[in-house]
Amino acid sequence: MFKLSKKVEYALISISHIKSSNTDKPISVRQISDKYNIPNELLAKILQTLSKVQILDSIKGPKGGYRLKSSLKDLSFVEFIEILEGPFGIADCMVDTDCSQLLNCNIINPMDKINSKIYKVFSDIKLKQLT
Amino acid sequence: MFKLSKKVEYALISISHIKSSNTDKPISVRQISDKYNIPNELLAKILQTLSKVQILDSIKGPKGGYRLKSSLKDLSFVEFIEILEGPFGIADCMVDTDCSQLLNCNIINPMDKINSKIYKVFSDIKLKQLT
DNA sequence: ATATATACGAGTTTTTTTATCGCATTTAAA
DNA sequence: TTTAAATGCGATAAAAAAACTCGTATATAT
Ligand code: SF4
Ligand code: SF4
Repeated sequence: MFKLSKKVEYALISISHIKSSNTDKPISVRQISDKYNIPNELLAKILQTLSKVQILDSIKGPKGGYRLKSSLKDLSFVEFIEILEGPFGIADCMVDTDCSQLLNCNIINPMDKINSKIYKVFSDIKLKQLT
Repeated sequence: MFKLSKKVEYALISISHIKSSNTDKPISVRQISDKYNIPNELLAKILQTLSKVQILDSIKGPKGGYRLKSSLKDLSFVEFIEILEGPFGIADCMVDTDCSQLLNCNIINPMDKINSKIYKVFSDIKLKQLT
């Protein structure tokens, strides 16, 4: 409960790794998955996602891999999470999902306040700070 | 990802309900599970837990049910969560669980900072505010 | 006595998360 | 121009966590 997903962690690890590698040569999925002990195919998908949303540049073919997108604007952590996991919310009624308690719910107001607080924490954190 | 569990929500709904009922008569599991559309047996377990940790008083037999424990001190939300869900942490390495990335993890420091921030939000919120 | 309630451990089902597979496409290098 | 190394992508499977059920015991008001 209340855990960051591995997807998010793997993505952060990768971005951080690519950033700190200080090279123009693309970094392959294999290099990262080997070093950090991440399932290769899974990581591949995640980096594909990051490439689709303009966080990474992908280079195909041998010696290919990923580079940080130079034009990358600084995303907030919550935006980053939503790219990988969909809409953010600490309870079902705060995202799309419906909830059997919604009709009579007597805690939705406080829940909503908590949600805002957590959302704010994650908005104030920027991707660049994390990597 | 990053959702409060139903367990926590059901517990909050129940405490809130009992509190706002403004009566000395014990409230049965059935009353709550009916009103809020919560599986009865599941809610029973949750209230048993709350009774064991001195949040609720249980009264057995016909006309029995639960009352708020009069001596209840104001718990923080994080303490409340930990009663129901065990140790709090936004990543495996921050609780007991081990993590395949721990050895080379390049994001553990920022993760730890985020964890502290979220922990603080949940410490600053008191159960009484929520119900 | 009986019916209504909590107590509690064990077990099941469902949902979510994590991981794998198979095949296609691209492209650098031999 | 052939080959091998890499990404792209949809489908599927396995594992873990969350949600829920069941069976049996115990207490108590009527
Ligand atoms: S806050 Fe209430 S309505 Fe929203 S998800 Fe939780 S129980 Fe359902
Ligand atoms: S922060 Fe690093 S070590 Fe901790 S759980 Fe995440 S990946 Fe594992």
